[in-house]
Amino acid sequence: MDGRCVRLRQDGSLLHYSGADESFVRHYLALDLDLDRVLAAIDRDPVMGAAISCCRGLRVVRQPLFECLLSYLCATNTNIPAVRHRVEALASRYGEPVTGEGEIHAFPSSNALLGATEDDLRACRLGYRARFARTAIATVLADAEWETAVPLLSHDEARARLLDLPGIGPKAADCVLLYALGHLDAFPIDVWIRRILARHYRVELEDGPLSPSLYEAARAFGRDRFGPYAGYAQVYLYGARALLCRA
DNA sequence: GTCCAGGAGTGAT
DNA sequence: ATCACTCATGGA
Repeated sequence: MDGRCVRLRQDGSLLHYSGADESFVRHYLALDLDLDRVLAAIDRDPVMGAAISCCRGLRVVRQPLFECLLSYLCATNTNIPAVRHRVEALASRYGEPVTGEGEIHAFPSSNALLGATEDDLRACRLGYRARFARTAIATVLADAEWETAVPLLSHDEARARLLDLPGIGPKAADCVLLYALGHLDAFPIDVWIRRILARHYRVELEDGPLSPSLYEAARAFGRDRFGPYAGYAQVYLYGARALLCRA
C-alpha cells in the first residue's frame, strides 16, 4: 500500500505491525476515528444491528487516490478474485518493487502507467476496460493538478470530476469518494447492496438493470437513513451480505 | 456449458 | 429520459 509492504497481525486488542511506522498504520486504518461512535450513529434498526454484530471492528481504510481509482475501474461487472488478478498484474508489471520484499510490487503511480498501451493493459486482464483505463490515466495525467486538487474538493465536486473519467460511473465514483477521499457519507450501490435494500428495507428496486434514476433513489435512501456515516453503513451491510442474503 | 460477479458506454426510441 | 445491447474475465 502506497509503496510499502505492511504486515499486520491482530491478537485480541493488540495490533502488531511491521513495514511502516505507527503514524502510517494509524492513518491508513483510520484508527483516529472513534469506531464506537460511528457504529452508534448508524445502528438504527435490527438489520444494521445484525450487520454490526457480524462485522464489528471493520474499518473504512484511507486508500491512495490513484490506486483506488484504477482498482474500481477494474471492478465493474466482475468478481473480486478477477479484480485482484488485475491489480496484481498491474503492480507486478508497472509497480516499483518494494525494497527488501523480493516478489512484492507496489501499485504503480499514474506516471508509471503512462507508458502502458491499451494492449499492455489488456495483457493485465482488464478486458474491455483497457480502453477506459488508458483514457482515464491520460486524463488524470493531462492535468498536473488532478491528483492533488480532487482531494480538496467537496463531495459533490469531487464526484463530478470522477464521473468525467471514462469507465467511472456512479458506483465506482462513490467507492472512490468513500475509500480514498474520506467522504464517509458516500453510499455506493452494488448488486449486493441493492439486494439488501430491496429485501430488508423495502426499497423499490425491481429486478432488471439498475437505471440511473434507480441508482440515485437507492443512494439517496442510504444517505438519508444513515447520515454522515452512511458509507460505514454500506460497508457493514456489504460485509454481512452472506448473512443478509441467504435464502 | 451456463450463470453470475462490488457496471458502464453507446445508440435507438 | 428510458430501454436494449454489448463489453472480457474467472469462479462456481
